[in-house]
Amino acid sequence: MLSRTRIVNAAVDLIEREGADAVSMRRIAAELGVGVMSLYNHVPNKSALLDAVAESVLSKVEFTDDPAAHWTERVRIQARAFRQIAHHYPRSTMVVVSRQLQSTAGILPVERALSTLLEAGFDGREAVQMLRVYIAYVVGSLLREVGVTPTFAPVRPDIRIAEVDPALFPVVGELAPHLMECDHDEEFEFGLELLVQAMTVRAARRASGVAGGPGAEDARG
Amino acid sequence: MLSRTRIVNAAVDLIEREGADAVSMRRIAAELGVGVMSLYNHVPNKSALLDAVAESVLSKVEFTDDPAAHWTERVRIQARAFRQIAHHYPRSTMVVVSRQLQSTAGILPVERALSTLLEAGFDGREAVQMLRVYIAYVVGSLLREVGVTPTFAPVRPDIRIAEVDPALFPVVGELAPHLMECDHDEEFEFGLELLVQAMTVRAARRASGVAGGPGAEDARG
DNA sequence: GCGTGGCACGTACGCTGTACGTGCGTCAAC
DNA sequence: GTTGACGCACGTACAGCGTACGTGCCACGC
Repeated sequence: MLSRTRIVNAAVDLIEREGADAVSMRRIAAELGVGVMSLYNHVPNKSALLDAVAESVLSKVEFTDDPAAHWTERVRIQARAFRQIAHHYPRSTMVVVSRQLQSTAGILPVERALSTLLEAGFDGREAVQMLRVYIAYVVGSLLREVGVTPTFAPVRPDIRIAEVDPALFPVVGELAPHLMECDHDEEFEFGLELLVQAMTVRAARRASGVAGGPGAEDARG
Repeated sequence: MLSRTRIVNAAVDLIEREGADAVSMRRIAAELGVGVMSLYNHVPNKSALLDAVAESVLSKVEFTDDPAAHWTERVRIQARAFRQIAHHYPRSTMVVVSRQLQSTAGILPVERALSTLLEAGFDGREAVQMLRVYIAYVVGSLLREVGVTPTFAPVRPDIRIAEVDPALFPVVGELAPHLMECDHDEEFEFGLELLVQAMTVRAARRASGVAGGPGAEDARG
């Protein structure tokens, strides 16, 4: 028996196996051993199907939120939870970020994150702003991680860096060794730590009574 | 006379006017008043054309880099330069981030940014890591800004937040007013400032002799 | 027995990217 | 001046796409 979830799962499998370009209604139908038009009894159109794929992948994020842990650790754990499913469904992750889905699938992570940030001592407005920075960083990082590896097997772009003319781009030439190597785990943790520390500073400043705004036009510099 | 750049420009125009989905070889040819197959004398295929579109948009980023300015200000200026063209070509920006292009078009920004970060006092390794965090934030932010506004005119998703069940998501319900309003300028600057301050802290710590790594496993918290 | 509605499916239409062949204009060699 | 080569615009053709529409099967309420 055909069902919406069977169709969505088949789509996710197909995307992971052969990439998002390989997805067509005919292909999915063949995968399920049914006629093409049967799909339309469960899914209004292809676009909605891809939205459902995004929603499905997003809902697989596991939130083992530990209220006992310090808020900084909870921030880290939540970010890593996202990253984990992005690694598990790398090609589907591209479709997740490329379609803006306005469903409730992404609300739970938001709820958890905001709760954590309120616990950190931010007020509502700051918490939302922090959340947006946080999301921007995580999405931007994952986009690079999954985008840089189309097949997710070989490391492609390193060669390109090496053949840059050092006369035109001296700094890039000099730092080529560092640009070519990229331990994704380490890079992600580095940025995450930077972000958490920035949050900690903001939270501390807030606790000590300095109010409002980015408040850094006068930052030492 | 047909030329590669005429074709690319027509593609960019079409994308901005009617969205990336409207792009087809036939459509572009019609736009230019030529036959479809004539395009293939200047562009190997559609995928390469879209890569060229991405490259073209990326190359429009204006770097008025002022070596006299403090490095923190240069970081801000460079980020805003990206954001400016993303706003000028919002729909093309989506294709820029969705295709990973390994060309030299993106090298100049990298050169400038790394140069700025070295000036800030980071060594090569740190500079590259900082750059990656920086890119992740900018890309993530712009993705939300341009993705959230498909037509770039009306503000869509706010309504969705309002209809979330406050019983299931109390924090989201409570913070709905803040979630619904989003001054993109202010949000971007907020995150940018957070990032710059985090960089400043790192640079200062480095200058005072604390070496290596994220070094925050023991961060206070 | 008989509508009625849900579901699987075939057919068909307009669209897509692009391989291939054709014809025309210009320029180099003789 | 003739001829060959070459670049480029273009038409045709084909496989594949999303999906509107119609058809037939089957289970169910009356």
